[in-house]
Amino acid sequence: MCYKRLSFVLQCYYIFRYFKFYAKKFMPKKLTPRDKDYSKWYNEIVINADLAENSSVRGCMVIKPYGYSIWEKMQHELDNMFKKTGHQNAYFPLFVPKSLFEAEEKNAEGFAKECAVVTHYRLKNDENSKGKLIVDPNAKLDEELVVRPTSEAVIWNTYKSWIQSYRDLPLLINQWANVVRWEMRTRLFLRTSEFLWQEGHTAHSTKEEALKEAKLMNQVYADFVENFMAIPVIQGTKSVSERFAGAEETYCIEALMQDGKALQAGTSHFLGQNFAKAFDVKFTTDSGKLDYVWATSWGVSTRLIGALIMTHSDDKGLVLPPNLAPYQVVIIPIYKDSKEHKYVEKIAEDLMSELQSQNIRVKYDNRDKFKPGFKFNEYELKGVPIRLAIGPKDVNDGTVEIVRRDNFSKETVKQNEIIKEIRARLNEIQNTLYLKAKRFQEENTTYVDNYEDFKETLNNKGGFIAAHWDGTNSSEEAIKKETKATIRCIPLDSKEEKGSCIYSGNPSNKRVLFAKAY
RNA sequence: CGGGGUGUAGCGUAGCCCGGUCAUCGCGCCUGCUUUGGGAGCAGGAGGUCGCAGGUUCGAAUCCUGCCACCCCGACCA
Repeated sequence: MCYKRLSFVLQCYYIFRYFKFYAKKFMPKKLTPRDKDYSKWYNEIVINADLAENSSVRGCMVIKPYGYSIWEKMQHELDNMFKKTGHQNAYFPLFVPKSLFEAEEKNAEGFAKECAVVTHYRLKNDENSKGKLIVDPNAKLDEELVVRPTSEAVIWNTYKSWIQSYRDLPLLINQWANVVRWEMRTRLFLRTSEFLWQEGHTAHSTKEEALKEAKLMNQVYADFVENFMAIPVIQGTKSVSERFAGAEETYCIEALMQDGKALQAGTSHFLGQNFAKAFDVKFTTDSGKLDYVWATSWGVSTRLIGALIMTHSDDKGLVLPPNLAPYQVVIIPIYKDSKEHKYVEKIAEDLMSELQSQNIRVKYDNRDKFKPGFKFNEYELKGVPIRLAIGPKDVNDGTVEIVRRDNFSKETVKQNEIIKEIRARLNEIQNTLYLKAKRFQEENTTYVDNYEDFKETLNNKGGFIAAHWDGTNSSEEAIKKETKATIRCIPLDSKEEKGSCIYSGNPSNKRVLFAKAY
């Protein structure tokens, strides 16, 4: 009797466990971008596509080789664009003495809450705990060193000695570097304690020239992000409260992610004479007078990789635009035995060298350990734009199977036409990705004329909301507090039109873009 | 800095309430054979100071105390 009951209970238990396991393994993951689990969806793609992982160091990430090669490609293309517009690269120190850091008041105040600070320069053995180290209290620095959250201070302190005459201007310099901002909450690529970026710092003899530079670099960013990353952006200026600390005008590019939230993708600041005054950088003009120089600074970071993931990826993983993909094409051989392997390999290797000679980035995956089906899934996860498969059938027919990552279209093409086909497909994918994202952005930009519609759109649809705003900080703050939406930018191409502020009802002559943002 | 969680093998986890054949299961890894046009199958194998430090107890992954780390939600932010 007792045994029978026990056996029944055990059976139930095992059936329960079995179902639990089964459900876990085969349940489709319902992680679509617009779901609430967006952060999970995003993290899974970042980690499984071999881009990056959380490091054991608080709030920092490890960028894996595949992820880093995307960054290298971005660096390369951006660097070319900077050089074409007359800039040079240089490098400045990681540490900023506190006295320098606090020189430009607004800038210092803006970053003060998120600075890592070096206070000591030595460790020593802990007498109370063997094998452990403690900070040596005798090695306290007289002046603390701030780990740069941005380099204006240390760079302007240097520019002081580089600039004397109008002949030294303009000074157009860029730096590729890491910076540290001690954010409370972090997220892979989007907001890590340490991140990689480039920061441009320029000095000019006139206000007009500096303004032109700030606008130009914002345009450079927009061109790069749209043409290489296939991410459509809105160019605009920031409201006063969203401006960079210490800037007189901040230009920016704003992108819209698949979950309807906005992401600031890059910024370019007109700094006026604030830093020149703070660091006493004067020059003699061509008429012999002394004047402070006019400044700009601009930067984009590894956050752009986050934008890339959130703009194009689908439930099968990453989708990379061909212009940035580390591998544009992957070749997967299919064979049953060593004889077939030999035939297939010959064709695959010939094809690979032909593609390489055409400057197409290609990988031939000849790992014998994995089956083709496994590889198909793996490269979809990694977002390789084009997959070629060559098997015994293709050897007989003189064909190759070509599959696109963006829409999974599958075609069989003649081997002698493959280069032409690949070139055409790569272009198509690049364009399709951009157009698809552009359409999404347009469909998710809503024109709204009253506060009720504003709140309703924000909650049910998300995306950009173009609405009138009276230009005051108080309306902006109130809207932010009540709805969590912020003014992403005042678009450069916003048309003049009469309207009234959705919050205060006061007159306005332009629509601005609101959104919830990352 | 407020609120809520979690810490068990490389990864994901069960067990904790109620201390004792209890260190579970899957993925991954290693070896062999069979497989290879959409995430292979079978057989065998390796791998763990149960976050750290104390305490209670004959006995602690399990109970108590302290610490550390990480995650999520707010505030902050490129």
